[in-house]
Amino acid sequence: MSGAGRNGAGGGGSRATMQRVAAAAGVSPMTVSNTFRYPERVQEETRARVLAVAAELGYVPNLAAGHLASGSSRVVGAIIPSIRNSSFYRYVRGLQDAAAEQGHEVMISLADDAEQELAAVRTFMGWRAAGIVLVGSEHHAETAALLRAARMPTVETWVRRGAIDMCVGFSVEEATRQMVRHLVARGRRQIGFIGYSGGVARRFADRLAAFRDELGAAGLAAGLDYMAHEADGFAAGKQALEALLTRAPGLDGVICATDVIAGGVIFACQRRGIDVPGQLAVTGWGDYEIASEIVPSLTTVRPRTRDMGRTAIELLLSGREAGGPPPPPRDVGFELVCREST
Amino acid sequence: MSGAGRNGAGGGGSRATMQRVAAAAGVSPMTVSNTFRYPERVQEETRARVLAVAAELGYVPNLAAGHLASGSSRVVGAIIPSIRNSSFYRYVRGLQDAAAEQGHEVMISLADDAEQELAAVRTFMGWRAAGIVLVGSEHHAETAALLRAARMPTVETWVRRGAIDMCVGFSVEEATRQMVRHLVARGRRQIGFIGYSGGVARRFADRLAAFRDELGAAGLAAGLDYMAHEADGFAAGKQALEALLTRAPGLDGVICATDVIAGGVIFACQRRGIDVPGQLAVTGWGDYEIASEIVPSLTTVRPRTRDMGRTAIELLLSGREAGGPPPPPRDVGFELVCREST
DNA sequence: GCTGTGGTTTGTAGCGCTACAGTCACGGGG
DNA sequence: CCCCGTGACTGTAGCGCTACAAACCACAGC
Repeated sequence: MSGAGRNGAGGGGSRATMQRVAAAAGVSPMTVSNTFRYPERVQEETRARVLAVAAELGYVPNLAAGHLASGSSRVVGAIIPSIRNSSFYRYVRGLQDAAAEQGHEVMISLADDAEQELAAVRTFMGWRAAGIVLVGSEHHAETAALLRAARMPTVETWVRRGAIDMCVGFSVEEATRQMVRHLVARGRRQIGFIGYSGGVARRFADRLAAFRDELGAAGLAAGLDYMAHEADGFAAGKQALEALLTRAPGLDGVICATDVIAGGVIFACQRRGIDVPGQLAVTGWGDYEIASEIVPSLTTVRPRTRDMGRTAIELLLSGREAGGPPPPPRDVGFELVCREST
Repeated sequence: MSGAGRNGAGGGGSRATMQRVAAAAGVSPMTVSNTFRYPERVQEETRARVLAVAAELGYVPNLAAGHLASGSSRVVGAIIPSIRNSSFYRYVRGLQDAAAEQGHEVMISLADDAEQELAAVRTFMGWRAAGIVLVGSEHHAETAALLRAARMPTVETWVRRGAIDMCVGFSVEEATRQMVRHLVARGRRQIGFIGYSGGVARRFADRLAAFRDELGAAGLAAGLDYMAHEADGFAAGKQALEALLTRAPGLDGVICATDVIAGGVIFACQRRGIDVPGQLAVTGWGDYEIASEIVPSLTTVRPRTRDMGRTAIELLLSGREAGGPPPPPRDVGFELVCREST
């Protein structure tokens, strides 16, 4: 008598259970289960009957129960810092497509900072996700501890040195170096760098170091740099350009941390009457859609974002035996796309 | 003997269970459960001990089990068609913030078409989400049937007439009319409309009708319209502009379905040497960040995206008794933002 | 007629957690 | 001295599903 009516008024979930479907279809619960999970194990005719009854009753298998019973969920949790740009769009598509091919689902959670990321990790761990995909290698201290303690398969993306388990990315240093060489080859001598400050700052530290190093190798003075506030997008470009021009009126090239910043720089140049690339060469990062469309079109770095998503899933679901050493970092490469802005 | 080692090699989930934590802390499982769900029911001292043990064992409560036992999950499923633009970013933030305030989580799934949307709905229903938030009112036939059969609380957003349960949006007709009146007041006489074709086409039907109607009211000839392929963003603007100019060389105003299309139109104008707004006035839709930054800055419609997200959660978690009539559609309004492009 | 074969179907015993109804210790009032 | 209220904690019975082994069944071959 106790259990009766426990989940009564609840959220209005469907009243249909596997039991009920089984009874209505005149089969055992296991046959219903098999119909949904391993259709080939059930005879055509039986399956059709079960599906018909299920449809009529509006039955949708309870994944929580299934997961609890089977001990494995087919959900991959992806935590992304923002959905502001098309780079992440392609990345997520890569994740979803690859996961779908293996019969898994991707659930996304947005996290603006390490705190929110940790909360999302907790939730995904609570659901006993099959794996978790993070962006970057800067996390809350507890995040790594938690994931490791639970042996949760984890992939950090957009980086080549993971802090937790596995990772996939590309060489931002090499890309930055190529950018610098490209600008130098175009005759630029006073080159600036625009990144973001705030929580993501360290993601740009490697790029900044490579930038300085390569400038030195080219025999040029250490360039200028400006770190924009991370919440700003296009506006950051404007702000940064003003700051850099004040410090170096002869600035003739600027390397931006994202295409959006670069777009902001170009818009600011249009307002100030600065000719791009005549007076100032501008480069972006990410090859967002705007890069090819803006006037002048943007020289940028095109990471293989979609492949990164696919590779992350591949690593996650590769089923390495627990306790084994993590596979080595994967590098999906990038491409320098040269356009009108340089 | 059967159950033993069932979920053995599995995905590598944590071995820690509530039982084990309880044993290690010298309390009953219920005390552990209460420690996590209703801390105030457990004495300070006991709670601290339980939490310490849990942390040491890397225990994270199994939400699937909890959900199964309690019959209610604290997850809201949000399905969005794209994460390409910042409008959805603000919308999702609204969802997440409002949900967090009520102790719920938002899980996001990306769906490019009705098929994928249906799959995502199935998954969320499988997890017995507390509610589901969709974008628009165009769905797979089965989607509505499924949601209704299960009495799943559902909110359709960005529309004022829901097809399933509840909805929140703003008047796209009124916004479109105001756009037309604005252009007419600026002396424009040959005005075109650029929308998207494909699966989302019907989302623009209302706008197109309002556009035509308002042109008529102003005593102008029925305008031109062009439906771009939905996968294109900025590129669609270029393509559409070319098509419209071929059909009407005297075109002096164009209303675009999104800021991205409008951006594409402006870029195309820059390449063709068309002065905006001198020769051609351009309006966008959405007030994405680019709208205020592009040169010339863009006249656009600013929906209260964030409020829309918040309102959706409010509707979802308002706890109307099952079977009751759905609350009336909510209108969060919009704002016409006039800038340089007109 | 009987056994072997292989595909299909079924029973059983939990998965880890939570609701609910206790149990227990303590203490103040009658 | 007994009774009962109060607050902290515990025992039990499932939530709906799935793994596994066992049962079933039609039919071929001996």
